[in-house]
Amino acid sequence: MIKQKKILEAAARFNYTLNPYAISLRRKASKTIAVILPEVADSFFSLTINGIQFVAERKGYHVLIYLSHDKFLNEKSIVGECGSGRVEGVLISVTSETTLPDHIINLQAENIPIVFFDREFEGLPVAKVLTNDFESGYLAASHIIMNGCTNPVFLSISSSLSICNKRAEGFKEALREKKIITSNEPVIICGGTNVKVYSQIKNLLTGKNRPNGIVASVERLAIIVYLVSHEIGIAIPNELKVVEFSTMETAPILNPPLTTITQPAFEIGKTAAELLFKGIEKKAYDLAGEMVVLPSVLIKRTSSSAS
Amino acid sequence: MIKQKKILEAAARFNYTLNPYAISLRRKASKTIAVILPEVADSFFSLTINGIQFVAERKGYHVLIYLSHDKFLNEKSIVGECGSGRVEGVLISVTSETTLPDHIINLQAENIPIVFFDREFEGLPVAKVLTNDFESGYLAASHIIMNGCTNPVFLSISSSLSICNKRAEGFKEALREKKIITSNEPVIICGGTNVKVYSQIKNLLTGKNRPNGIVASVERLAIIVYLVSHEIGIAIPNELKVVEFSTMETAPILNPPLTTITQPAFEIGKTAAELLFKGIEKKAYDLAGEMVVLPSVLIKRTSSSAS
DNA sequence: TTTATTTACGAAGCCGTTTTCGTAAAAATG
DNA sequence: CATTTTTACGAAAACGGCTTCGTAAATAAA
Repeated sequence: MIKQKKILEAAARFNYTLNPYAISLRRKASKTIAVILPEVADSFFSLTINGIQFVAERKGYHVLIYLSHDKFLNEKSIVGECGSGRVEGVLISVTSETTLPDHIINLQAENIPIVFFDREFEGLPVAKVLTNDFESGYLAASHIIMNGCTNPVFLSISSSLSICNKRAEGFKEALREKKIITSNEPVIICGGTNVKVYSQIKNLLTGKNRPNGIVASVERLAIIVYLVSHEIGIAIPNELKVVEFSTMETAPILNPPLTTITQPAFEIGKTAAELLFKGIEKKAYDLAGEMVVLPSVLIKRTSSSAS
Repeated sequence: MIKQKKILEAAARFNYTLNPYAISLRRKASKTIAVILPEVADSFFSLTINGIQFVAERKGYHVLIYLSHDKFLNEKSIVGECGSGRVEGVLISVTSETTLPDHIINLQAENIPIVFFDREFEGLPVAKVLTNDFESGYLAASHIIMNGCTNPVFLSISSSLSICNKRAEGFKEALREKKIITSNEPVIICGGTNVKVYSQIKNLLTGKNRPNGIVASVERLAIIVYLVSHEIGIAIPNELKVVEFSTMETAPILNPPLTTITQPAFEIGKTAAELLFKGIEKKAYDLAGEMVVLPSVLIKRTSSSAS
């Protein structure tokens, strides 16, 4: 330990750094995790990345970010890339198209820890960090019903996405409980591009069975609902009450201020990462059974107030 | 090529994949780039990430994302991590505290390609992809002055950040040209946390030399300006005209709709990444002189309209 | 058929570090 | 002073692939 010290000093002087890949190869540890998510230009996901980075930095880990663009095939090939020791753990929010779990199972077979955050694939022995989707859907519906909404609708983006389904279930439960009969199918799937969704929502709001309340399940939908309402001159909240699952910072300064079910996005990311590191650090620790539910909060603003 | 084929088939059957770090070590190529930026929970930066990912995917490269949280020391240590072959190229948007370029120079000395996007460090022989900051600042100021603003102010976040300074210079140039004398220092630095900036802006808007026009240089500031205005009851645009450098999707549905200087965020990321790959692929190609300027556009909305 | 050319592939070295091993030197013990 | 224990460190193997290199086999040309 005498010569070594000198060498290290000299190394520092020349600001020489070890080759990370030689280390990864020898140690079989890459000090890297992967985050796979549908998109990043979304306030919810960007906040979860913040939470993940917060933990990863502290642990001295590097973070690879992959975007699935909400396409299953992308997700599948990305998950494939995460094997063979490239990363020590994977945080994933699945696409709205993901109905087969094989890629996840294969990755787990390689013994690499996985944690779902927000969007899970149900029925798999994988750790997950979620929010209270059912209750939130229930709460959103109850809230607008209590404020006078008689004909609400729930906007989903996929019939296979766990969060949307749970939120929709909660929504429907509230309708049953309040004995509300809607003139439309109460849950509408708004798939496809923004342009498509735009015309779909425009049709909905100009049709004869026009709803007078909307609960939108993801951020993207809310913006479109507002744009359409502004365009065709629907008065929110008088003609249409709107509640939105969203973490947008601009919610309070929208016209009108938007009532949101705000998910604890940063905490979801942070908690998911912490869970992942438990799995990475203790070989014995079994992530499979872990599930953390972080509650969302209803923030009442003008868009849903009583007429 | 007979036996090899069979082996590859067998490998595929067991879905065996090569160890990426062994390959990186031997080939001295990691197929990985790094993106360093102040924050990700910001629509501009998240869109640039989209643009970068778009190119990286196509090239089969992996993307490491690092957040500097707008702190110089973080940036410095992150840049340090990028040496020694960990990544083949670095895309960076510097912090508002970055006044020393040594870390960048050291990285360049290791011969790894670097491209600045949006926030550059001026005076370095490093490739850069920017927007037309000076012209945009000029345009924003001219626009509100023409609409009747007599006492505008420019909100910056740092006296050392190139984009803010150029935007501010353009702003001041317009003031000179229109012979506008402001009652305050025309450029105000809004540093620190959101809470601090909030009270600073509140003081500004309740003080006796209250401006009747604001050009905000980054997204974060605009939201705060709106929040303060709503709180203290300042009427936009009648009492205060607002123009904002922003890519927020919600700009048209704010109260009132927000006039923006919208940067081509996705294209900036995409172009920066393409430039980086030119540097990565052709050893001969010299990035040093490269500079691409992608123009922003002024999108006029209610927040700046004539009183 | 013989010679030249191409193709296939096993063997060995190499990438840059960690880890193990063995020995030499130093320190501690009897 | 001799012996045991500790410490230091050089040498070599290993991590898991890629990359020569050389030779054997197959093919083409003469």
